[in-house]
Amino acid sequence: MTAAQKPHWTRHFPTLDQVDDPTGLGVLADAREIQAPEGAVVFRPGSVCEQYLLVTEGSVRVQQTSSSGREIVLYRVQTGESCVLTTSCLLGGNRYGAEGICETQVNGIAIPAPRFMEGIESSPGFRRFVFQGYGQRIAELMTLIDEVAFGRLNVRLAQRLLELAHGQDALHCTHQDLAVELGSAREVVSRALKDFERQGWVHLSRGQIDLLDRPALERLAKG
Amino acid sequence: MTAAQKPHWTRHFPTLDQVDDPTGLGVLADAREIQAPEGAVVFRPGSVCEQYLLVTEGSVRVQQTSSSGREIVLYRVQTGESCVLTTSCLLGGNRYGAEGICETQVNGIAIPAPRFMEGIESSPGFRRFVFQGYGQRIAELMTLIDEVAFGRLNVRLAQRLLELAHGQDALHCTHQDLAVELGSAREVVSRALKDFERQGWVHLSRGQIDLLDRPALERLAKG
DNA sequence: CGGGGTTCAGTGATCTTGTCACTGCTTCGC
DNA sequence: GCGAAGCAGTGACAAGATCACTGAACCCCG
Repeated sequence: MTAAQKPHWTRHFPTLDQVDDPTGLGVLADAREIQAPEGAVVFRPGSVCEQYLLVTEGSVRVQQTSSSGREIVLYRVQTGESCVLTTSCLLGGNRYGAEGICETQVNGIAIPAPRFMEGIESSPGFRRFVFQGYGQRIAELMTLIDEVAFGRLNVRLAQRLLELAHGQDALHCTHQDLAVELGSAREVVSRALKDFERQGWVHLSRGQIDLLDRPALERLAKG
Repeated sequence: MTAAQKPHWTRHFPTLDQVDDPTGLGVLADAREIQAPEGAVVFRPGSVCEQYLLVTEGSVRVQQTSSSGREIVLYRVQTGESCVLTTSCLLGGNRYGAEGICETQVNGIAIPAPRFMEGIESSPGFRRFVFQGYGQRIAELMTLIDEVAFGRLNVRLAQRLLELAHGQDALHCTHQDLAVELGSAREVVSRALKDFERQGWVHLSRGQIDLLDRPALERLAKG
C-alpha cells in the first residue's frame, strides 16, 4: 500500500490507433497511452491539469491532506473510469486540490486538454461518456460527507475492511493506511480493530488483517 | 430561517422572451420563469429531476439528512448560480439525494430536461455556462469534506457566524439552525456559543446572536 | 549472523465532540 | 391568560482525537 515513490507517467506511444477506444468514438486521435507503476503520483494539490485521464487498467487512489496533516481517501478511479476531479479541473480551468496515487500498476489514456474540449464540443457520444459517471460521483461525494459527519467509526471500518479485502480472507495494510481510508487517527483504528479481534471477527498481525467472521462484520457494516 | 412550508414552484408565464437571458444564448425558448416563496422545498431526496434550475434572485439552501436524522448544509445556490446536484442528476439521469429549500423568496428559470440536453448539445456558450461553476462546486464539496473530517467546531462556528451575518452586527437564527449548518448537534453549538459569550465576542438572546467582537471571531476563524 | 535504525502496533491520560435526559423560559395561538 | 410548542442551558456519560510513550517486528548493512 505504501510503496515506491517514482513519480510521473510514462509516454508509451505518441499517437494511438492500436489501442482500444473505450469511448468508441475516435476522439482519441491525439490521445496517448500512458503507464505508471504502483506508488506513482499522478497529480498533487496545485498541479495544473493538462489532460483528461482514463484508467484502462488498475486503480488510482484520490486523497486529500488537511492542513494539520491528516488524510482521507475521497474515492478511487478504477478500470474503465475517469476522475471527477480531473474533469472538473479541465472544465473549470482550475488546479487540482487533491492527490492521485497509483495503487497498482496503472494503464491509462491521456487526452490533451484542447483535444478533450474539442471532443466535448463535437462528439455527443464522447460527451455522454464523459458525463455518464459524473453524476454518480457527485452522489458518492455526498455520501462520503454523510458518512464522515454522521457515521460510526466501527461501522465504517467494517465496511472498508470488507471492501478492501475484495473477497479475500486477508488484507495487507497497516492501521495507518486504514486511518487514512476513513479520515481518522491510527490509534482509534487500532483500538477498534483490537475490539473486533476480541469479538473473534478478525485476527491481527503486523501489516495484515485476517477476516475470520465475515458475516459478523457484514452485520455491523449494514446496521 | 425556519419558515412556512408551502411547497412547489409557481409557473409564472409559459414561454420566455420578456426575461433576461443570463446565458445570452437563446437556449431559453422553452424555459419558464418560476418563483418560490421563502421556505418552499424545491426538491427532496428521491425527487426526479425534470428541469435545469437557475436562480436569478434569492438563495436556495441544499442540505442532507442522515439516517439518524442529523442534517448538514452542503452549499447554497445564489443569484446567478445553478445547482450542481440538479446538473449532475440531469446528466446522470439519477434522482436527487438531498433537499433544496428556499431561504428567501426565490426567482429562477427552469429549463425542461429535453431542452437542457439540446442546449448542451448545440450551444457551446450554454455548455460553457453550465460547466463554468461546476468545477468550483466540486472543489467546494471537497473542502467541506476536509472541514467536517478535520476541522475544529469552534473555528467552523466562528466562520459560519461571520458568513451568515453578511456584514451585519446580528444574525437571527437558532442554535439548531447553526448545528445544521455545521452538521453538528444543538447542545454542542450552544456550549461553543456560550463560550464565545464568556469571551465577550457575542451576545446571545433567543433566536438572535449579536456579534460584539468581530476581529476576535475572525482571528479564531482563520487560525 | 548480529546490531541498529525504522516501521508498526498497543496503551493510558486527557481533550473535544456527540448523545441522552431533563429543566426552565419564551412565544404563540386559542 | 393558559397550554402547547419551540428554544436554550446543563450534567453525565460515550465516542473519537490527540499526545506521549513503549515494545515488538522488520530491514539493511557490515
